[in-house]
Amino acid sequence: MPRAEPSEAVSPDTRTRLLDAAEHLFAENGIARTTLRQITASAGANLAAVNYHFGSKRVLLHEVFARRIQPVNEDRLARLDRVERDAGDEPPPVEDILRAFLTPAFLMKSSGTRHDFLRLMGRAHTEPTGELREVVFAQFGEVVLCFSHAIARALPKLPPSIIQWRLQFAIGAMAFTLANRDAPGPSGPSRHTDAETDEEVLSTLVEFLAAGFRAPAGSAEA
Amino acid sequence: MPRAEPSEAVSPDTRTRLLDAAEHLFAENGIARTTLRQITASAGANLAAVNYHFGSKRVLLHEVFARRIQPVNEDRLARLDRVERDAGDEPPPVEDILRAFLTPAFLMKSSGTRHDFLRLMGRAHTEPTGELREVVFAQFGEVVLCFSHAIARALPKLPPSIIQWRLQFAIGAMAFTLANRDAPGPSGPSRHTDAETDEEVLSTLVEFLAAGFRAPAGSAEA
DNA sequence: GTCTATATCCTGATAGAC
DNA sequence: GTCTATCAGGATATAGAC
Repeated sequence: MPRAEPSEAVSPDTRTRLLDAAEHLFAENGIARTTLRQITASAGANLAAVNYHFGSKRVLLHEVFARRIQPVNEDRLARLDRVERDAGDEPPPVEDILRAFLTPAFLMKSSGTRHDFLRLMGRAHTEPTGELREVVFAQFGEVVLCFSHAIARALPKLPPSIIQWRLQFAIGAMAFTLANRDAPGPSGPSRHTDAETDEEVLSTLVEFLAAGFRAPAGSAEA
Repeated sequence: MPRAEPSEAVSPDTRTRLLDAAEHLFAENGIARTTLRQITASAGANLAAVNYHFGSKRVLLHEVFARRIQPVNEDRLARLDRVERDAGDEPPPVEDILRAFLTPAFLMKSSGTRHDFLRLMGRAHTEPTGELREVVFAQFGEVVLCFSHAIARALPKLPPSIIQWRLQFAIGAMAFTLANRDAPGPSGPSRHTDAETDEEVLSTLVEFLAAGFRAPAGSAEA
């Protein structure tokens, strides 16, 4: 019987090892720059394995995302539901709505300890793979719609178009932050700062975005 | 004498046509997916032209950015300077600081009418080209530092680490918005909304971010 | 400076033995 | 299911005529 902990050489099925390796390499080096040879080598599998198990690199890419995104989005909607139920008649505070949206992406306690997918998730909103955008946004768009409605209820004075834009800004801030966690380069704010936990960063982001959403519309018109 | 307007077939030097074509294609299809063949064909030049004028694809890429980034960053610092001078003794409002940072990227009146570079600029913060990040952030990091100091003066109660993070969020919102202007897919908020001008989007972003920066630190601690 | 033609390499994908 | 060996295509880059 193999050991239970999910370390490297413990070898679940080849299929799973390929997914893990691809997830890691996609996050680390970007999707376009990652080759099947790197993936199979890192997974301890043969070059032909990708084609046997998935048929093509693109299908592999889709599977990498499908494996993680669905739980995250379900978690988002479940948290939103709970936040709205807990609030009773009143609409819940924006902080809670935003936290319901952001927490699943930041924490990812579900399915796997590693945080490779966090950066990959940031990449998903970011890379111009065309193909990928459709897959990601297919499920994502529906979730965004639910949250924009929730925010509209919480902030009834905001025009819908403003809410759409602010959500866009929020997603951008989230994606950029996720994509740059542990990334090299001077973009990460904390090189000298003591390392923040994910929860602290999340709280910092929530309070920033919540204040942005609460801004009265039109306060900075030209 | 050729016509003055910068339309397609008017042909400045081959070198400039190559830069323009590369800028356009990089913005449209991403950097990794753009080939030298596409660039030279689009520029009406020969495949060998890139190598003759630039030596390699990477140098071409760097030149594409260097041509635009420096003016943008100089513009940012100049606007920041003016904002701070106009404010006299008091620190200027955050809105003005943010606007000084964002306007040059959003408007780009300087050097060229086309807005291809706007999306490319979004991509620059986004694509994991490794190589590119260094080039971009080399100058960019200095500019960010100036603005973070300006914000620290405007909002003296904020701890520096919080300012760093909020700047990170702001850059993410900016980059994401720039990268997705005119992009396909459901990520753009305005499919049914009437088309906003760049100035309107800019104002919407400024008021959102300013409110975020003004949020008291620690208001959303866990 | 610009072209044609080509060298060299690496990619994703496949055929077929085991 | 996994391997070896290889294909066909496209990438960057270069050599050398004009």
